[in-house]
Amino acid sequence: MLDDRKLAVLRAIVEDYVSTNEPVGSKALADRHNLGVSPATIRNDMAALEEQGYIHQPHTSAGRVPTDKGYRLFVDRLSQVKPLSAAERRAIEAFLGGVVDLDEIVMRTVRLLAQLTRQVAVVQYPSLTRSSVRHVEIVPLAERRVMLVLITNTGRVEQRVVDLPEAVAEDRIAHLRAVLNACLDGCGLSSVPETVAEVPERLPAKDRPVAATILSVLLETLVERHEEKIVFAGTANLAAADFSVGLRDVLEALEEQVVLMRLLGETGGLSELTVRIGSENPYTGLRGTSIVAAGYGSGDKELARLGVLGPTRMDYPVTMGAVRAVARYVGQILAGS
Amino acid sequence: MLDDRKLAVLRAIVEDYVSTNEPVGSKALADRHNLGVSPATIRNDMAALEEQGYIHQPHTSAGRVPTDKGYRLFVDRLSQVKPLSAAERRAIEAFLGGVVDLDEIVMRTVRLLAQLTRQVAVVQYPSLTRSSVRHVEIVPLAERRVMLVLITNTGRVEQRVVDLPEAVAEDRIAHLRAVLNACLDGCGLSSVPETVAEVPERLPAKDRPVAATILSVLLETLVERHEEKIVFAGTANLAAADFSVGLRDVLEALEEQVVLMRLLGETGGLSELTVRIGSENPYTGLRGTSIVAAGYGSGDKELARLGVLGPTRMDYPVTMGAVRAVARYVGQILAGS
DNA sequence: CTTGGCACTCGGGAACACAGAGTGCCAGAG
DNA sequence: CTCTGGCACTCTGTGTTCCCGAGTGCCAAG
Repeated sequence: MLDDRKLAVLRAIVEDYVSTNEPVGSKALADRHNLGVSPATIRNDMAALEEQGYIHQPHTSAGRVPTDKGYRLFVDRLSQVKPLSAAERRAIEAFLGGVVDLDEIVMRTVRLLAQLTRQVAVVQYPSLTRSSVRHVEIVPLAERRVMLVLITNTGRVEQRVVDLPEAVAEDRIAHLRAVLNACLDGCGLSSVPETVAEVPERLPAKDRPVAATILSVLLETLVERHEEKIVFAGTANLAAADFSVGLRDVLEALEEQVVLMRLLGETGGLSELTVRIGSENPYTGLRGTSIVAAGYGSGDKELARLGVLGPTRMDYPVTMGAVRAVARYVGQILAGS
Repeated sequence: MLDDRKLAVLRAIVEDYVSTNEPVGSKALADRHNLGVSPATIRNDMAALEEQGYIHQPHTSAGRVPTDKGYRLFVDRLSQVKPLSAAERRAIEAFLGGVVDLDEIVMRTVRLLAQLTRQVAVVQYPSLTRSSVRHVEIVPLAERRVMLVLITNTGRVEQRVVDLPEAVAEDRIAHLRAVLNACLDGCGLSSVPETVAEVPERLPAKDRPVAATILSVLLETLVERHEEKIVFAGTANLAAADFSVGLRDVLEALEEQVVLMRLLGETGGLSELTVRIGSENPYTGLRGTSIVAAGYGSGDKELARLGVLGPTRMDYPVTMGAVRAVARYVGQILAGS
């Protein structure tokens, strides 16, 4: 049905269209790629490709443009992820080297990715639920008020102010803190609820109400923050890529955390690339845009995802290379810190 | 030079132009505002206004458009800040009520402001340097590694991992923590450097190297974070307001923290409105945009600033009202929490 | 199956005309 | 001295027409 030459033609169309942003005609193809056949032949192939929905012509007597289905085939079978250049690699290291706190890592990563791909970059904060407890701290603020601080192995810090049902002396707090840390240290966040259940048993009876209050806030923190935080950067690149229409819609979508979450997609394997092309996309306002995303994490656990969003007409091999490289690098950094 | 009627004409021009986005002519003015004079008279006044640079005509035989200077006069002398409607007030309370952590307050505030004004909102995190220490925590992570956590009275939390020069037992850490808190509690962040100097004296000699390491990191944190964090939202509104040109430039500017900082401007009085119109603006890419900003804070100290950015052609009275109201409300929330 | 030839289609730019909005100026009336 | 109506003039934006060229589909021959 689709012999090798037709595939070659499709590949050529995608490449040319991506680089010129103009519908590509049979003549131009024959000139720029040496396919060894005449324009007429190419026209026949194009007719076949259009027949099957891989390409499409905006109007009679214009060149052809790849459809979403065409890009899909291109990504799946006609292209290879392009590794980064040495210079780009160095840029990544320079950009992410020597960062200390999580906020900064995420911030820099998102900018780096935007700059590297010249598109809009999206990075999800390392998930709370998939990481583990490094430390729990209880800080007395007033007689009946403490601040609960939760530190995860990814360096994320969550804090909450807790009003206590009664005044509690510092040493009782200290004991509570010790017990809590003994139980929770290294515990995966998803298993905190069960683990925490055994805490009261280890406490004197009089401390249990206070503990209960604190624990409920702790659990609440975990649940609430399940909706993860996401940041993006590089919206200026949107304006540059003369976006056909709907720039407005795209900007709106970007400000909806929920939409962004869904965009980054379900977790695949670690560092495995997910590509969503145009209409494959769950969100209506984002037809005309593609998303390339990957999970990142330390060790073998996927902590969160990151990716870029750009016009369907994007350079997939390069973009995919950049996303994958950044995802891996961030993973290393998180593991190392 | 500018009699009352001319001012009235200018006001009318600004109002009409803001609401229609089309150059306004003498006829339309005479119709829509009852100025009690004929179009011909208005034309004479307009000629005078143009002579003095308050308005300008895009081409012969088009209506007039206010210049930056015209808007400036309008803001300074011809308009009053418009208070929010009851519904808007309720919206603010609903939106900001019952928030717990600082991140969330800022996040919601920026969205609220964007929604209220239909423009791009910009909010600076409460400044570290202008707030004070509520608590310092030192959390042992490993034998020679601790996490330093700084909690401010605005609820902001900063953390840093510190590698120690030697292994230190928990009780020594505890003592250090106690001393540190005793010295710093309630201390304004700007005076931390001096205050911290006396800490070593209160420690046994053998703890001093460790303390020095920790303190230097603490000070570093304060300095580094002097460059404040800023967030924005509502970029979709930019696309809606059919921005003459340079949407790209605007988006770029928004992603430059430094530029944003300068935009929000130097601190005026608390809740005092700063308005920068078009070319009054320090940044080249932002000609054609105006900024309305205000400081916010708890009590009488200004902690940070917030504001909105939109086309020069904006509804100043309404925008100013919204910014001021939000600034006040956020101030209250910070004070109350 | 490939190729060259050919007639056909259609979008986009250039040239042009035109209506409408708005102006400036002037002379006359309060 | 100020206001007003009248009038001629100047533009822009829009709609129309026209034409060029790129690109196609189809066909008949190699």
